[in-house]
Amino acid sequence: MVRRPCCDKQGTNKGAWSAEEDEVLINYVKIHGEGKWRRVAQNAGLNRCAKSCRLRWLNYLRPGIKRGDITEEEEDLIIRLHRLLGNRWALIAGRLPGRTDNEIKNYWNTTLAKKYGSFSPRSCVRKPNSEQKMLHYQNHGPTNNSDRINANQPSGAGTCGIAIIPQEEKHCLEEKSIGLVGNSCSIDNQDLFSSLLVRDEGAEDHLSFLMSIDINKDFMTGVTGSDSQLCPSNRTAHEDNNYDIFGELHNNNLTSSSPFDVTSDDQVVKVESKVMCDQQLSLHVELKKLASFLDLEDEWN
DNA sequence: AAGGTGCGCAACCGCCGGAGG
DNA sequence: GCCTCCGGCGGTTGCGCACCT
Repeated sequence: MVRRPCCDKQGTNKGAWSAEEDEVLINYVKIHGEGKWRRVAQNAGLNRCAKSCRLRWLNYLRPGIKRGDITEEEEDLIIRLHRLLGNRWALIAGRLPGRTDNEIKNYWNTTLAKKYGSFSPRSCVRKPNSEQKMLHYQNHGPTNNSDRINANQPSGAGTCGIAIIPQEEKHCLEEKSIGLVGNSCSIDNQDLFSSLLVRDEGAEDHLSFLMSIDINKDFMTGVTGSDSQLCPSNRTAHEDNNYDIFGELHNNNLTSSSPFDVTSDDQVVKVESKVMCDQQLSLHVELKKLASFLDLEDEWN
């Protein structure tokens, strides 16, 4: 099926908007309201594509748009939301009053991706090929150096995979989380998302409801995994534990403090696998609550 | 001063899903 | 159920500016 283009590209203006065009668009929307952008483009006398008009209005002309100067609080929120939602810029922008998806996307691609890598747990929703790539990482981890390099490219570079965040950066992220929320990292999975759902409570600022998101691998496994991955029947616990959410290969001599350590004893592996599965199912329920809170419930069904 | 390079950001593009006929 | 329109979204491009040599 051939889709009709959103407008006749021939003869329409492209590129930067002039002040006059902005004024025309503002005046038209003031009188006629938003929507029906094709008609806006035609009737307002703007020689612009309908989508171009919509984009210009939504991103720059709409009242209440904040420009530039992303605060530290906003940056933290972007980072956390991105960790949770991936490249769902519109959703992230929805939690940042006055900010647009385009601005946040640009900010991420130009600033934050360099700082923190491009890890995006749910960024591959729309692209099966990317999902396969992600699955490849989850199943096999990075296979060689080039994989690692590619996966660490900013998302703007067109890659879509799990970023390999260096240990020191992971540590830095964790430190940042701790600094903002005190002992957040000590919250166990049972309480983690219950605490997330309490908004504006206590002396914390408006970001508090998301401040407690830990980036520990158990949480992220729940975030990135599909339902089937919550109970990975096709994979052994051994395989699961060899690669963490950051795609990094762990040595088999993992630190003994991990509750999910792998041993060569099959019995132990099975028991631990069951424990992990139960915890992750519980986590999944909590995630669903959070998804509901963020208007994402459909995503979890 | 001129050319090269990198970066930030506005804008474009193509795909998708919902609504309505 | 099919088709078209419309709006929304995320990825990508390319322009303009600042900085460097």
